[in-house]
Amino acid sequence: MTATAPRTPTKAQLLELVAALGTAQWQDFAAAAARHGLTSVQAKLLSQLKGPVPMRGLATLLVCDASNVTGIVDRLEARGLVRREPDPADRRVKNVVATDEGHETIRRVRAEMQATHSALDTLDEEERTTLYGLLERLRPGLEHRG
Amino acid sequence: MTATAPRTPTKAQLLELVAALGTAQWQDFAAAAARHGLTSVQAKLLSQLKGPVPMRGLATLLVCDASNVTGIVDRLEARGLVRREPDPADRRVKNVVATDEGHETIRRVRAEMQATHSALDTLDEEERTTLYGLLERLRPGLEHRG
DNA sequence: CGGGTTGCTTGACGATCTCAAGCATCAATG
DNA sequence: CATTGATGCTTGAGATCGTCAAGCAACCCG
Repeated sequence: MTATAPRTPTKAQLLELVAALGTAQWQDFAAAAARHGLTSVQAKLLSQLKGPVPMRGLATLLVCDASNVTGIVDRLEARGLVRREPDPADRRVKNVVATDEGHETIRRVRAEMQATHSALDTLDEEERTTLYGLLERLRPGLEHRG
Repeated sequence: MTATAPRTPTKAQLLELVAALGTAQWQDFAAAAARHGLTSVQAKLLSQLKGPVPMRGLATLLVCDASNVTGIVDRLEARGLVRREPDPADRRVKNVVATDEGHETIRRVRAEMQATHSALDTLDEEERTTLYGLLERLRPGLEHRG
């Protein structure tokens, strides 16, 4: 009775575990962001900026109203972490781009998610591959959904 | 070249995937809660109430300030989903308990997380067991952390 | 050019969150 | 018992987040 035989978990148990890990990881992210004076939402927006993204696109990515994005970008811009650039093809559109400092900041936030990193470090290569494969299969079903 | 050979994902890829699923699942939860007129935070608090929990305990569980819990419980109590009860052993303490309606509401919210449910349905028993085992191993490292 | 749509911002309002301050109660001490 | 310090909860101020309604500019189409 030392090694617990791997019973099949109920869907409820699995759901609870996924939820618990999701929030734990979010807390880790929020804490890392806070160390750099960012709220979790600001950091999340920043993490979407691999290239220029129009305001509307950010609203879609963050699953929120466009008017909400205005304020978040305002605060990030006031700190010099992002910039609003006019879109050459459509004068209505403003593309948001991360400044060098913005990129560097979000890079550090990701690097400082210690809890998540050390958790992932407990898995060996094969386990990581297995986990990745399973999570990838879960993704399509969880993709935004209208 | 049809079946993609399972490469070992980088830690960054794995981290990104975990983050993406975490937020997707959170969106699913929030949407289900909204259908019952609850914010995600209210629903999350409600989901912690298997038994009586003091205000202070809720603040710890939600990783937030105690003063924040006051307002959230106020709103839930105004709707009759929770109740504040005096603690027999310590008159400072107020224990929060879910009413029958509260329990029923959160049960429905969980049941209505369609995206999450259908995602989990794509896994067979063995895969679920494997996933559960791996996620459980990730849990200790992600458990609250100071 | 006129009319409908789209992208962004503004303003109003509620919910969340933190911090500082305050009150009541508990626990330990003399 | 009275004092002192810690603990549990609430209140109030102030910032952020989030929605909705309204408005303006620019696009698209006929």
